Amino acid sequence: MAGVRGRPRASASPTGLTTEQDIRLAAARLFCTEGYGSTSTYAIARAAGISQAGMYHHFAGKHEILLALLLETVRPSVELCEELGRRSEPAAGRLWALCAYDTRLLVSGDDNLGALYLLPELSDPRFAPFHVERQRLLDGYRDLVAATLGSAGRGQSGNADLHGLTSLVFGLVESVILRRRSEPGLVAGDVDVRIADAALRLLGLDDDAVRRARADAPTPG
Amino acid sequence: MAGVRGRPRASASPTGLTTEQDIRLAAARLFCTEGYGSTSTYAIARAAGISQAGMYHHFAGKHEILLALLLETVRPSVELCEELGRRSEPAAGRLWALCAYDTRLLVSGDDNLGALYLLPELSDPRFAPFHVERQRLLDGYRDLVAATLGSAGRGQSGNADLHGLTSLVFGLVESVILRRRSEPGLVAGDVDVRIADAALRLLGLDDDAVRRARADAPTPG
DNA sequence: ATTATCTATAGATCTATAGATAATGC
DNA sequence: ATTATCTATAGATCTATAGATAATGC
Repeated sequence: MAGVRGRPRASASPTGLTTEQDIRLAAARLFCTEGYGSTSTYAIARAAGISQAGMYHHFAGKHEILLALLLETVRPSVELCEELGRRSEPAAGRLWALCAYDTRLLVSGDDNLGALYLLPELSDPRFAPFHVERQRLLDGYRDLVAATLGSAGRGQSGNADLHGLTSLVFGLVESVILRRRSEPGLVAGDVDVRIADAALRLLGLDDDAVRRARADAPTPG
Repeated sequence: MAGVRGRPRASASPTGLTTEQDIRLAAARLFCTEGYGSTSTYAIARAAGISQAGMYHHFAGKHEILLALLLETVRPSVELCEELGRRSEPAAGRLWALCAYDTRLLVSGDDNLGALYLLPELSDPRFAPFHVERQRLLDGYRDLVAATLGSAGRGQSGNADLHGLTSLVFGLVESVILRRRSEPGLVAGDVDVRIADAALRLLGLDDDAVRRARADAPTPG
């Protein structure tokens, strides 16, 4: 292997990944299952297969690991959302696609990374950059909800309604984070389709309109 | 005041509550906003207005405080749920009432106590008694969802569907916990009605059926 | 005597730094 | 020389116990 710099680990990485990746993975699992404040830097290091102090070569502290995980988890959702905002398919179809793909992101992967969004410790101002990204995501949902309501000639009751309905849809998608904790079977399958269908139904679309939205949904990427 | 036993506090309770209540309230607020593992017994005691060691007269440790808070938060929901299960109004009306009242419980009160359900630290086996209660709640939802689907002549696709739909409804109700974090305005108003309406719509009921359910909803208590 | 609080503190744990070490790069 | 790791540890923090104290109850 060309160019493995620095003193080798006492025991080589069993995953074959870089040390930084091993730290991220170990921290992600521990933060999701045991909590942020309940996970020590020692526990992370041990799970990553390095010494406790070794962590500080890669991250200035626990908070930097969590911030990195949060940003890398939310960014694919934000990018997807902004791409769908720029497309020209019917709004209901794009909203359907956003809900379905975002749900899929949340239920896939070995760890329930969405659970990181629920940590009370995120109120710490050091995690502000994450909240900025998340707000962009919510704004994208709102734009698509507005466009969907507008084109369907519904929801003329104004802005309060728009915010309330967007929040309902966003909450529905994120509810899979909670469900994934108690339903191991959720990882596979059709939850994404169900959630996307349900989201449009919440906006008042009937069975026919939902079917059309599903057919109109663009495949992003 | 008759019968105030024991050495008085260094500074009297500003709330006028018992010391145990002061501890519960302080811990609830801190657990919800800062997290469980990130909250020290010292921080709880200081917020409650007593010395750190004073806490141990009332609780054997932090975990006992959290368990007490969890049980006292989930119990009203379970009781409500079981009462509605025994009633004789149409199932859709009872399910509507359950969603509405449960949502109201989650959005009321000074602290977002539902956020306690989201703490990753609940995976600790010491909190098993809480999970038992919560399972009873979920079972109650499932019974009402089954009855609602049955009487509407829908959802004959079997048990997998029943579990999936119940989970969707339950997740929708609990999504207000997430929303309450970012929407301070959620405390007031009509969220409970919106959520209950949305829950029935998720099950495939049309506008008319939802209206009827709302009219049939019993007032428990 | 009983109760509920207090102060003091031992011991555990946790964080983050200092300095040594073992590899590659030049 | 540079890099990434290691070991050792100082100092901070946290938990939970021991023992003193200040009230009421009998």
